[in-house]
Formats: sequence, C-alpha cells, structure tokens
Amino acid sequence: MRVLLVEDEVRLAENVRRGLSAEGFVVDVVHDGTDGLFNAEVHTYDVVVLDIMLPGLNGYEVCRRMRAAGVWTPVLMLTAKDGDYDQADALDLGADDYLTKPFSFLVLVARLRALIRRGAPVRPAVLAAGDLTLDPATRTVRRGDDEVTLTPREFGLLHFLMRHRGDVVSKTDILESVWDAHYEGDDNVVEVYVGYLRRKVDQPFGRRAIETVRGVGYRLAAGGG
Amino acid sequence: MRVLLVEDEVRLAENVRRGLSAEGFVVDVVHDGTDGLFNAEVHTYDVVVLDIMLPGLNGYEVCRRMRAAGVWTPVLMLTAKDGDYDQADALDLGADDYLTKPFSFLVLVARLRALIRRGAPVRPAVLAAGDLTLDPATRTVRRGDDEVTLTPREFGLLHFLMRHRGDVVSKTDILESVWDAHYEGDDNVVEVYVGYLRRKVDQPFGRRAIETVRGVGYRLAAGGG
DNA sequence: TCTTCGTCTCAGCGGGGTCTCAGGATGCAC
DNA sequence: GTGCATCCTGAGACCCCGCTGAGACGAAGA
Repeated sequence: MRVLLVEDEVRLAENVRRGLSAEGFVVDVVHDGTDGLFNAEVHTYDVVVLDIMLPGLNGYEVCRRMRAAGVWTPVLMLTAKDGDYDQADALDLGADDYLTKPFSFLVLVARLRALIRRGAPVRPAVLAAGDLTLDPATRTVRRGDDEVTLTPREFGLLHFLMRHRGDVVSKTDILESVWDAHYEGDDNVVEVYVGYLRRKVDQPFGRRAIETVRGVGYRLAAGGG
Repeated sequence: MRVLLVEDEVRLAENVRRGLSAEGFVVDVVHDGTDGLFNAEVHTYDVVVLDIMLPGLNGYEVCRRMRAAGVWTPVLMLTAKDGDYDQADALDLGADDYLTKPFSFLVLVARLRALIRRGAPVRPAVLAAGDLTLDPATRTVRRGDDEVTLTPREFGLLHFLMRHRGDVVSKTDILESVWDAHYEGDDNVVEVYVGYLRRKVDQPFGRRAIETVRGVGYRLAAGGG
C-alpha cells in the first residue's frame, strides 16, 4: 500500500506520515506540487493524497497534469474549509474523493482504504458533439484537430452544455450549475459567456453549435453545429 | 428499498415514514422542495414521494429540475384534492404516478411497490400524433423527418393540443393553460396562434392536424391530420 | 508599479415575438 | 339566398429579449 502525500505544511505532513505508517502504509512525502507531479508520474502508488494550496503547482493543476499524462492513480484532495472552489470542482477535475480540512485521521484512513479497494478509476469519457470534443480530465477542448483554449468559466459553461447536448437548458439552470446555486446577479452574464464561447468554438470554424432558443434558453446541437 | 419523502406537513410525513419503515423501506424525509431536489440529485433512491404544495420549490418544479438534471428516479406525486393542476399535468411533467390526498396507506404502498418493480423510467415519451412529434425535453417538433421551429408561445400551444389530442378543447381552456389563468384579453389571440401553427406544421406538408370545431374550439387529430 | 487576464456590469441596438385590430371569408340557421 | 355569428388572416405597433462593445474591477504575474 504505497501512498504519495503532497502537503506543504511540514508538521501536518509529518503527523499524517507517521499515522499512515503505523497503519501499514508506505508513505512518500513531498512538499510542493512540482515534486508531487514528478513522483506521481515516475513511481507507482496505490493512492495520492493531494493538498490544494501548494507552492509551485496547486493541487488542481497537479491532478490535471497527472491525468493528462495518463496517470490514473486514485487521488484524494484536501480542500480548505472556506471553499474557494467547491467539492464538485475537485471531483470534476479528476479527483476521486476529497476531505475538508481539518479532518479526522480515522476518516482519512477509511477513505484511503475505500479508494484503494475501488482501484484505479477509469478515464472519464470525452464528451463529443460532432467534431467538437471536450475532455474533462485534461480540460481540453477541440474543434476537429484544432485545440481551443477556454477560460475556466467558459470551460464550465461548455461542459454543462455538452452534458446536456441536444436539450434546451434555461439561463437559470446554467446560472445554478455553472455559477452558483445562490447566484444573485443578472443572467446577462450567461448571454455574455455564450457570446465568448461562440467566438471561440463556432465563428472561427463557421459553425453554429450553440443555438439560441428565444424565450427559453440555449441548446448545444448534438451534432456539433 | 430507499424512499425519499418530500412532504411539508410534519405529522403526515412522520406517519408515512413510520408506516413505510414498518413495511421494510428505508425512508429519508425532508420538508421542503429545495432539500428534496438536493437529496434526489445527490443520493440514489428507488422512488421519490413528492408533495405538490411545498415551501421553496413546489413539487412540479422539483420534478422538472430532477429530470432536467438527468435524475430519472420514479416519482409519485401527492396531489391535493382541489386540483389546481390536474393529474394529467403531473404525469406530463415527469411524474410516474400520482395519488390524491387524502390517500389510503395501503394504496400508497401498493403503488410504490409497483413503481419500484417497473424501475427507473426512460426519458418521458415524445408526444406523437401521426408523423407529428413533439419532444418536451429537447423542445423540438417534427413533421416526419423535418424539424419545425416554433416560438415559445407556438410551442406551448402545440404542446397543449398534443396532450389533449383527439379531444376538443375550448379557446378558454387554451387561454388558461397556455397563456395565463387570469388572462384578460380577447381570445382572438388563440385564433391567431392556431393560424401560425397551421402555417408551420400543416400547410407546408399539405396536412390538417388542427381542426376547427365551430362554436366549441379546436381538436388535434390523433392521427396527425 | 504596470500589465495582463478573467470576470462581470451596463447601456444601446436590432430584431423577433406577441398581441391588437379590422376587414374578409366561411359556416350555420332560417 | 339572406343575415348573423364565428373564424381567419394580413398589417402593423409595441415591447421585451438577446447580443455586443466598452469598461470597471480584482487577482496574478512581470
């Protein structure tokens, strides 16, 4: 049972290392994201425990690059209690479980055992609509062979549309899922971001994937436009 | 056998919970629509029992959003005896069965068992009248293989006609359902919109799906015209 | 500090959707 | 056939919806 622990708070890392060793795990500890990524790619672990706030590369980035490099070792993320990102983001970015700091050591062990029992996850499916593809694991979007770079918000919006491709989704649904369930703003933001997306994934290719359904919402054409 | 019970009347909810537990169900109880929706999306149930009159989100809205989120757990709706909505509406909005309050506990159990036996339903059926089809989920209308684009009002009208296909519906019925229950205008709007619809779903195809029943109202031919 | 980038707000516009109105067409009763 | 009620439809006004450019703001990096 090999565990890679990526945690920059030295005392916390050391405590966890000792505890896990006592539980029979073999533990490698590194203190920044770059080392974490390197180790995860070079060695073989049964599970990786990954803090989010890290010097160098943050936890999300480490996880993303691991997946992009084809490393599918289960990842448990340690999220701060004040959710800058929420847990859905963690899971969405390729983590397999998460724990909010501060956490109980017993819970950590139980979760790790559960993850190891489940084994390495399969690679999440790439979403496709015609020649428009979105890979949640590597966070890449392509139109045919051309890669399209999106900001996080744009990516979240396209991800949502592609999960519901073929269906009409209202601006309210979008706001609640891509922004926040209690978002208090004008839903004009959605229009603005739909505009951004169109300029990146449709107009340069002369396509029309994102249709407006006036008075109702938007629909991503199942065929990609 | 996990059941989610969404019911704001605390005593009724408690009674049902006890009864279902005695019958061997595992029951989660929540008292408003928002919690109901959250639980239905996050956990896995075999069936959801959903009251219509709820604080927060009403039952219809909970059901609609569940389906919109891709959750197809069977839903049994509890409708009040004075039908603000009718049962057809309940079924149309994605519920799988309904029970009118007050109801017999034995009947409830029987219905739940039946629903669970049937398993999770597929997406709601596309409405069809001959070769005229309407898909509420994707909001698309087709005449044969040809897609017809409708405005929201036109779509609402056709949706209503198709739910009552074969029946004669009065202009007043239409106004109250497709426009607003307290609509104060001339019912000539209905005539105008029937005209629009005919020009989109009938005339280009040389068909006559929407018949005028002079002095009474309109009827959508069950065979699609 | 200055720049860059991502996010969001705001206001103006263009156009599509909704509805009203009036005159024409059609059906029904006698 | 005549007259009336009902229905149909073209024209047009109005208004709201959605799109977009400009810019404010904050965070992160040079």
